[in-house]
Amino acid sequence: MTATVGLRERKKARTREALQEAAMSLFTRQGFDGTTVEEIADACEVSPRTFFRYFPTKEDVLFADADARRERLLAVLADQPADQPVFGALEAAMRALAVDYRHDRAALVARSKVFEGSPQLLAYKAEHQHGWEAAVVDALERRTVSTGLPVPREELQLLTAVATAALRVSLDGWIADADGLDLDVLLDRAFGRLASGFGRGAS
Amino acid sequence: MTATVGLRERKKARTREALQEAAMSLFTRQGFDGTTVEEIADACEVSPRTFFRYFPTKEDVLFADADARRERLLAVLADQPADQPVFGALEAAMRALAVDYRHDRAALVARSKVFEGSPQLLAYKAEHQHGWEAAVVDALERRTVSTGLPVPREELQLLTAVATAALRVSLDGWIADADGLDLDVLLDRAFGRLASGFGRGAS
DNA sequence: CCTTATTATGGCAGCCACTGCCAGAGAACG
DNA sequence: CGTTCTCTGGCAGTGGCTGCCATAATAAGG
Repeated sequence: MTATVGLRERKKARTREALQEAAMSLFTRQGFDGTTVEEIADACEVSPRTFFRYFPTKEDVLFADADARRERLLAVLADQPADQPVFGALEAAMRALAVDYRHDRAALVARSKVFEGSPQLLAYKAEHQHGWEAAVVDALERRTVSTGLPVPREELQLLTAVATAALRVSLDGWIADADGLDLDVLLDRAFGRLASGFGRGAS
Repeated sequence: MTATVGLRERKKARTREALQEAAMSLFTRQGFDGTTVEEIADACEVSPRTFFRYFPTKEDVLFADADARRERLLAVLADQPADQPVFGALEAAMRALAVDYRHDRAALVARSKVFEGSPQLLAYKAEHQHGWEAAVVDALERRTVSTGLPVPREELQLLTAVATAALRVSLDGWIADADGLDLDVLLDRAFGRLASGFGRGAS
C-alpha cells in the first residue's frame, strides 16, 4: 500500500474513464438499446468481462457523475446552520445542486436525449433518484435529531419528495428550453409556489 | 366477430389471469429475481413463448391492475366540476385512488414485499408511475384549456408531482403500518401540509 | 534482484429475458 | 365441410450478466 497512487490505480482510473466516454459516445450515436456492451468494451480494447468488473450493469456506466453529485448534496445539507428550517435547508441543497448542473448544460441535454431513447434507462434513473431521496431523508433525520427538534419521518419524506419534484420540474423545463429562462428563475418559481402553499393557489 | 364473447376470448382471459396468479404466487414464495418465466409458464401449462404474447416483459405481469386504476383516476379527474381548482381536483382524484387501495390492504402489502425484493422491479414501477404522471398532466392541461383559465404546464407538472408524492408517502406509511393509522388520516395530514405551504412550516 | 502474494484481466461455459420465424392445431365463418 | 384466422409451441439466436479458472502484470518482502 503505497501512499502515492500506484501505477495500478492510475491505470484503473484511466480504463474506467475510457469506458464511460466510449459508452456515452456510442449511446449518443446509436442509442442505449442499440449499443452492446461488447461494442463499448471493444472501443476501449477491453473484454466485455472486464466491463462488468467496473460497472455492475450497462446502465451504471452513466451514473458515476450522479453518484459524486449525491455525495456533494449530502455534504451541503450537513453544512446548513442548525437553526435553518428543514425546508430551507432542502432548498439550499437543491440550489447547490443546480449550480452544479448549470456548468454544463450541453452535457445535460445530451444525457437527457440518451435517456429519452430508452424506457429501461429512464426506469433505472428513477430508481436511482429514489434511493437518493431515501439518503436525503436519513440525513435530515439525523439533523433534526441533533437539533433536538424531532420532525416525524413521514413529514421529512414528504418535504424531500416535494423539494426533489421542484428540482426535477425545473431541470426538465430548463433542458427543454421552452422559453430560454435561466435555471435560477425556474427554481425561484417552483420553490415560491411550494412556499406559499396550494390551499387556494392557482385556479 | 361475434357480439357475445367467443370461446377463444374466454380462454385467453383465463390464461391471462392464470399467468398473473401463478406469477404472484411464485414471486411471493421465491422472489421476483428467483423466479423464471419458464416456471410461471410451466405452472399454467403454457410455453414461455406464450407468456411473452400476453405480457411484453416479466415485470408487466404485475401491472395489469395498476393500468386499470390509472384509467379510473383519469375518469375521476375528468368528472371534477369545472370550478374546482386544479389542486383540489388532484386531491379528489388521489383520494378516489386511495379508496381503491383500501379495499385490499393485504394484497398491497404482499405486492409491496415482492417489489422490495428487486431493485429492477422498483425501477420498473417508478417508470410506470412516471408515465402515469405525464398522463395526469395532459388531462389537467385539457381541463384548464376548456375552462378558459390557462395554467402554465410547468405549474401543472409541479402540482401533479407534489400530489403524487403525497399519495405515495401516505401509502408507504399506511403499508408500513407504523402506528396503525388509517389511510385517510395519513392523506389528511399530507394534503394538509401541502395546502398550508412550507414557507415558515415545521422547523 | 529474485521470490512470493495480490490483483487485474481474458476466455469459456452457462443462465435467463426476450424475439423472429415457421409450422401445426384448433376456433370462427361461410 | 372447407377455408380462413389466430393462438400456440418449438427452435434458433441475441444480449446482459455471472462463476470459474488460468494467466499476466504489479506490488510486497527478503
